[in-house]
Amino acid sequence: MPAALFDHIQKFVSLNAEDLELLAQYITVKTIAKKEVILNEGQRCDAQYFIVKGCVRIFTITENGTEQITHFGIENWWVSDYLSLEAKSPSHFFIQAVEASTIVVLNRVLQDELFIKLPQLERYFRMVAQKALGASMMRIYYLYLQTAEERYRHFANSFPEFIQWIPQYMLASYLGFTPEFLSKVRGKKI
Amino acid sequence: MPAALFDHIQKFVSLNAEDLELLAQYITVKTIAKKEVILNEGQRCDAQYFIVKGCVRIFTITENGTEQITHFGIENWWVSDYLSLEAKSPSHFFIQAVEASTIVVLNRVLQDELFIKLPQLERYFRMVAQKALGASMMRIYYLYLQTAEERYRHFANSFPEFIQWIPQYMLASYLGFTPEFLSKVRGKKI
DNA sequence: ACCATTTCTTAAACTGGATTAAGATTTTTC
DNA sequence: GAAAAATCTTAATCCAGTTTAAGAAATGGT
Repeated sequence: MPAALFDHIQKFVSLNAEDLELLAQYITVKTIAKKEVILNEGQRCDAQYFIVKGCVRIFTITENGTEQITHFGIENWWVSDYLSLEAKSPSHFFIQAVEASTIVVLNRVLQDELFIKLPQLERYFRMVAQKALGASMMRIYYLYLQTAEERYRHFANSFPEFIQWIPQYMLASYLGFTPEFLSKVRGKKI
Repeated sequence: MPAALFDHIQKFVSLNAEDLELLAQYITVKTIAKKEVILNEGQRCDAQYFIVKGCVRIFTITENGTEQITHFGIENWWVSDYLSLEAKSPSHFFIQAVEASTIVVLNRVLQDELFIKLPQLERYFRMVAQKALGASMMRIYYLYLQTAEERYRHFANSFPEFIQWIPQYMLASYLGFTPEFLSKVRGKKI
């Protein structure tokens, strides 16, 4: 089991060596290539993914054929299409590696079996989900309160390294404006 | 314990009579008046609220003094400021009754004690949180993909009764545009 | 029932950010 | 290391939704 996941779990619940060995049997560690797709739009999402190393983007294709990024999955975060996962409905999203990445896959059915053997993990995943919900509420808060330019400056302050290497057009998409507008804002003095 | 909460829990986990009696000791049922505030901006949110009857809104005051509604809490939903709850940080939000309502209050500290006695409830709240996360992802999806007019029509189709009685200016705020624009859209033929 | 407050509508002028188009630069591939 | 592909920039024009302003209608308290 990757150290990053081990550390993340220990921050919320404590598992002994035996528990960890059991958990290791239920997860799959995968390395995925840049641009490799791990969930396709229209397909049922049947797993949660923990980003050990790298980065994924969650996006959809709009009516006019452009990509709209709605979420990024960064290191030490779980990502999934939680609607598709719970309702067993076809996903609205693609999940794709932005760069070569290492992820942990936890299948929904296996997760349910695992919870019977390690009920402490219900607590871990409850806390992970509630933390993500808090982040999502703040995401919506900022989408409502900030202008496009403010969103860029706020994001750039919050994730200065991230905006260094991410393609600008992906950043623009995620922030909800065009690459041309991002260029304009970056070109401004001050 | 209100029947609505009992029914909601049973949809996810099963509790026996004894469990329910125990649970009842940890919750508080409150009736709140129209416009009564249950969480103030700047204050720590230390509970989750289940809406038995009625409706609450989650909002903030913008720089220019207007209210921006970011969420509604409707019947059979849990609401909270999940960031403030987990991080014990001051909330960015007000939570206020839109109409006279009945709610169940579950305090964070009591909830933790309760989980020791009824670990099945970790599962219940995990599922509640994951379902809310799925809804939040779709919320963001639609915020990105729809125009203001599309958001109104989509919301009106999804909650036809709700838009009947909710003040239009609250609906406009929640949908992210001005009451004047809503008036214009509603005035249109077709 | 009546007055005060809250909510809703209409319409003209305005603006933040999109669209369009074209060229410049950087990265990848072979 | 050259060609192809992907990414970024600049600038003119355009438009969805805001702002401003003022009046109309509905609701609520006593």
